[in-house]
This record gives sequence, structure tokens and C-alpha cells, in this order.
Amino acid sequence: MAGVSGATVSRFFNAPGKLSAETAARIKGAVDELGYTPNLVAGGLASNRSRLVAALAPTIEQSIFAATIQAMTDELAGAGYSVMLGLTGARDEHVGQQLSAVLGRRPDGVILTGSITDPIMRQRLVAQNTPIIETWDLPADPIDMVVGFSHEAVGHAVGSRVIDKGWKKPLLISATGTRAGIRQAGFTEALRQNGRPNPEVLTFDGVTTVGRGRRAFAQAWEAGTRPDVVVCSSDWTAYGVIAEAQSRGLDVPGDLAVIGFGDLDFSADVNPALTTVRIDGHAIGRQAVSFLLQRARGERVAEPIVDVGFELVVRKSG
Amino acid sequence: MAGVSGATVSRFFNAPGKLSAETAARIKGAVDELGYTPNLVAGGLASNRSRLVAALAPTIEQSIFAATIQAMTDELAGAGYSVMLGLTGARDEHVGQQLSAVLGRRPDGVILTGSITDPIMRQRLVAQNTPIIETWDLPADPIDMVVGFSHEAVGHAVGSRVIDKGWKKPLLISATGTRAGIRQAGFTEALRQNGRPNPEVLTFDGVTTVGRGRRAFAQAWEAGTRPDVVVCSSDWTAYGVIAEAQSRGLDVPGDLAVIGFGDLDFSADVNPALTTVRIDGHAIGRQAVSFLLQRARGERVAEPIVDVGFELVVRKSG
DNA sequence: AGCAACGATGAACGCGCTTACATTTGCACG
DNA sequence: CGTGCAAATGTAAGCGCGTTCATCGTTGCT
Repeated sequence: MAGVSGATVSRFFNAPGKLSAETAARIKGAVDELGYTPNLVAGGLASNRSRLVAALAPTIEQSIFAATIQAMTDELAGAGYSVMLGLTGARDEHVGQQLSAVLGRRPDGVILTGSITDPIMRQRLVAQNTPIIETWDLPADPIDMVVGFSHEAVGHAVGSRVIDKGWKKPLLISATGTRAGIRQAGFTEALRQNGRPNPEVLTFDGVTTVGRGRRAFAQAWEAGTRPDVVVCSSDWTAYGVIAEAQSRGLDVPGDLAVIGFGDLDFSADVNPALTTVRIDGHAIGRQAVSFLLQRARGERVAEPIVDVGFELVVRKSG
Repeated sequence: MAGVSGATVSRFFNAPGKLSAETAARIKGAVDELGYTPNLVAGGLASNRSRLVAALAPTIEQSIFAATIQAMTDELAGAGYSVMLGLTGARDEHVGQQLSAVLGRRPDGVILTGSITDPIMRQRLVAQNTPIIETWDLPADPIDMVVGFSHEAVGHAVGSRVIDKGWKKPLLISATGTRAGIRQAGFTEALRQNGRPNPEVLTFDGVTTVGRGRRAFAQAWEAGTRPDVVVCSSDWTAYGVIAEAQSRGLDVPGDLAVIGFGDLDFSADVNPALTTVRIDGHAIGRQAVSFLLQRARGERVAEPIVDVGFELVVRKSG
């Protein structure tokens, strides 16, 4: 319709600078009139670049990862990429399945939250030769690039605060999961370094919600546990503990201090405001995308392991 | 390596029943040994079915849509589909861009939250001839299939409760947005039918958060507004109003009733438990996927417009 | 033994693009 | 006016599969 070859139309979309203004205008006219949208599937096959990146996360509901995914998606959209979302389940039970599904599309990058432990999976990932970014953790044996922080250090920092404040009977309420487990280890280690015994620990399975926190604290309380500080694996749980404690006539932080994890969107605005550990999930997403785009441009990433750190945010609750 | 033609390998993956057990075993051996993953991009081009569905939503952070996306992704993964996530911004400012990006991949279905208003966009969507599902709304002029509920009815139901309870000075705190606007209209209409004047309204732009709710209520209070009930466009905001009211020494619901929207995960567990409108976001996602799969099997969807309804959940706060 | 019918498999084409390479055109320069 | 070079465009060969159609044994039956 524009009187040009297919190759020229391809250039119109992918390298507009190479066209004369006149043909570009002619093609644009035809494109508009026909409502033509290039088939990126065919383009991907031909160019061997899918412009698709896979993002795997345990869940997006009630999740600290939502911020990372949001940031990633926004950034990638700006660069002309689409993101495939793979939800691997609260305990990563579907990583294998999701990974297979995703690799079949030959993504230009894979962003993981946490590490892949299964050696076979790792093998398959590496074999694909696509950029891989592990996030929200600092794995000892990284596959490729990493944007995360040390859960061990987080646990240790919280433990140190417990020591400093002179709290004697800490209770850990935590979801099962590798990363929460590592924070727990760091916490315990901080206590041990100060000659303290291991803390009491209550773990539960599945998604971290306010209700879970409430019930966990109620259960501990009914069982006679009388902590002076509760350390939680998420701000959701922490707020549940506060709600339950308040319902039982306890004053937070007077009778009971509560510390969360994540510094979620609501954490500063509840009563009392949550003391927690801030992780900048958006920054993680942005940095991950930045790595991906560098690789896509063929550049070498000089410093492929980034520790975004964390911040102990002291507010009213503890 | 298995001593068979490509055609047979293709059948191994797509129609295993058509192979003899013996060749299937031979192919399986080769596949395992080589770590071969079929290239779905090429397959999609050849078969004209991408096995990709696009999900567009304003945001996933702090969002009632997260549940729908979660359910969709889970269901679709089970059926061998992947989902492309498109985030269109809190006020749908990126629908156009996202839609283009997404249509280029020739998805086997598009799931929208809310409607597309721009006629040009609608045109392009329809032209693609892919199944389209509008969710979280009951548009007057549906494009294709719909899984939603009436925001008008929600507003009306809340308004009726305000009447029934005899509250005289309602204040609406609402994010800007089409759907929130429709609920507001329904609410106002319910008041009007009972001879009541229009309620006071405070709107804000952007994401609905606890902090926004707090600040909005603080602002109204400082301005001298003294409502006896606050109706919010989200449970987040509602909880923010409660927190702010409590900080100012008000008793909820004694001095002030608060009603939210969404019945989010935490809503039953805060103090006081939130009176709100429950929408089953998971059910919306599941139903949408079910429609999509029916279409994929070539079946006609008998009843393509589904009203999943809502439920006014009365708890302590109002 | 001969034939039809059927299940299993292979050969070959094409899906809609990208891209290396070839070709054409326009223009500056000697 | 011819030469050389760069910019603009066309040509054609795939990219890795799915799919149709033909082929080849087999089996069951007469």
C-alpha cells in the first residue's frame, strides 16, 4: 500500500532513522489506514530477541514483591519490553513448572525473587544463556546477576536492637520460607553473641496476613507465652500481632514491643506506627531492569552483584 | 538423536496420543538428555496460537485487582498459558501504550479491568479478533465478554445502609477514577431517593493507601467537617480514616462510622473490624479464564456476561 | 493370497518477520 | 562528464516450529 518492500516497513518500526522522511510518511499513512500492528511473535523468531522478560515471584497478593514487579513492569514497558508474570507459590512449589513455561518463550531476561536451589533447574537456566537476575537475596553462589540484600544482616540488626533495648523475652513469629529462616538465624546469632538463649519461635505456613499474625499471637498468648517483644517476618503479621495485643488490653509498645519487616505502604500510618525494616522494592526492580537493558545493549555489567541494603526504621511500635 | 523427524517431535509435545509408546519413549530420552525445550515463539508463529494472554490492570500494588491477577495467573498456568502483565497506571494513562505492546504479540485473549473508553482503542481491539474479557465492571456497551458487577448498585447499597442506620452527615472519601465515580453516583442517588441532600465529597488522585485516607480525613476534620459516617472507595482508605479518627480521640463506630470497599485480606482483622463491600476478586479471575479456555476450545460461550455480584459485609466499624 | 482400512511417520511448505547483501540513486569532486 | 561514495531501498534466505498430505507397514477380513 505504501509502495515499499517489507524490509522497508521493518526498518520503519525498528530503525526509523534509516528511512527518508518521505517514505517514512508514506508508510505511516498506510500503517494508520490499515491499523497495522507488527507481529512481534514473527519478529521475535526472526531476530532471536523476544523482547519479553519473565518475572517470577511467589505471589503478588499481600506481598512485598509487588513493589518490585510494579517497578519492573513500568520500567520495561518504557523500553519496549513486555513482562511475563510467573507466580511460583508461597513456598516456591511451582518454580519448575513456571520456569519451563517461561523458557519456552525464549525471554530476553529472567528476574527471580530469591534463588533457584534445584541444581537441574539451575542447569537449564544457565543453558539458555539469557541474562538472569536474582533479587531479594544475596545468594552465596549466584547464577548471574544479583540485586538484593543480606537477610542474615537484617536478622542481626533486629536482634541487636532487641539487646540494646533490654528486651528479655523475644518471640519470633515467622512464615516458613528460606529467606525468613535466614533472618531468623541472623537474629538468633545476635542474641547468642550477647550470651542470650535462643528466642521462642512460632512459624506458620503460607501467606503472611494480618489474620495469621493475630491468630499466631493469640495462640502463643493462650499457651502462656508472655513476650516483651514480638519480631515478625512481615509487616502484615506485625500489625496482626498489634491488633490482637490491643484487643487483649495490652499497650503497644508499653507492654509489648512489635517489630515487622518490609516497611509496607501502610506501616507508618497505623496506630502505633510500625518499627520495621525498610526494603526498597521499587529500587530493586529498577536496578534489575537497568542490568537487563545494559545486557541487551551488549554492554558488560561491571558490578553485577548489588547490595541495596536495608534500613531499620524505628517508629512507635518498638 | 531419537531417529525421528521434526514432525514426530512436534506431535510428541502437542498430541502425545498419536505416537507409539516406543517412539514416545525414544523422544523422551533424547529430550531429557539434550535438555530440549520447544521454542514456543516459533510454535506460536506456525500455529497462529500464542498461548499468551494479556492481563491489563491499573496497578498491582495496594490493589484490589491483585487477587484477580493472582487467580488468573494460577489458572492459566495450569492450562499451559502464560500471562503478560500490563500495568496501565492508576488513572489508566497507559492503556494505549500497553494495548499496542500487547496486541503485537497476538495474545490468545485479553483480560481488562474496567472498560476501554477510547473508540480508536476499542476499534483496534475488536479488529484483532481475539477473545476480550472486561472485568470489575458491567459496561453498558460490552466489547465481548464481561465478568463484573454493578458499581452503581454497590453505591446504592451503601447509601441505603446509611439511610437505614439514620446517619445524617455522610462524607465520601474517594480516589478519582471512573468506577469509584459510578459508586459515588449510586450512593448519591440512594440518598436522593430518600429526600436527602448530596453528601460531602472529598476526592484525591492516585493510589488508595492508608496514608491517603488518614490525610484526607485529617484535612476534612481541620476544615470543620464533622461527619457521622465516612464512606471510602477502598478498605485501605477506610482504615486510614479509622486510624486518624482514633488518633484524634474519636471512637469508631461510636462517634464515627466508617465503611470501606473491597473486603481486603486484612479488613476483618483490624480494630474495629471493617464494614465493607466484598468483591470476590479470585472468582472474577477464575471465571474470566474459564471463558477464555472455552473460546480456545472453539466453544461458544452461552452467557458471556456474568454479574458476580457483591456483598455488603457488616462488621464493627459501620 | 489379496485388498481395504487404519495407525504411525516423514517430507515439504509456510507462518510474518529480520537481516546480510545487492542494487539503485543522488551528489560532490576532480 | 566520469568516478566514487554514501544513503536509501529491494532481494532473498532463513528463524524453528505446526500442519497437511503422502507414504509405509500392519492388521483383519474375505
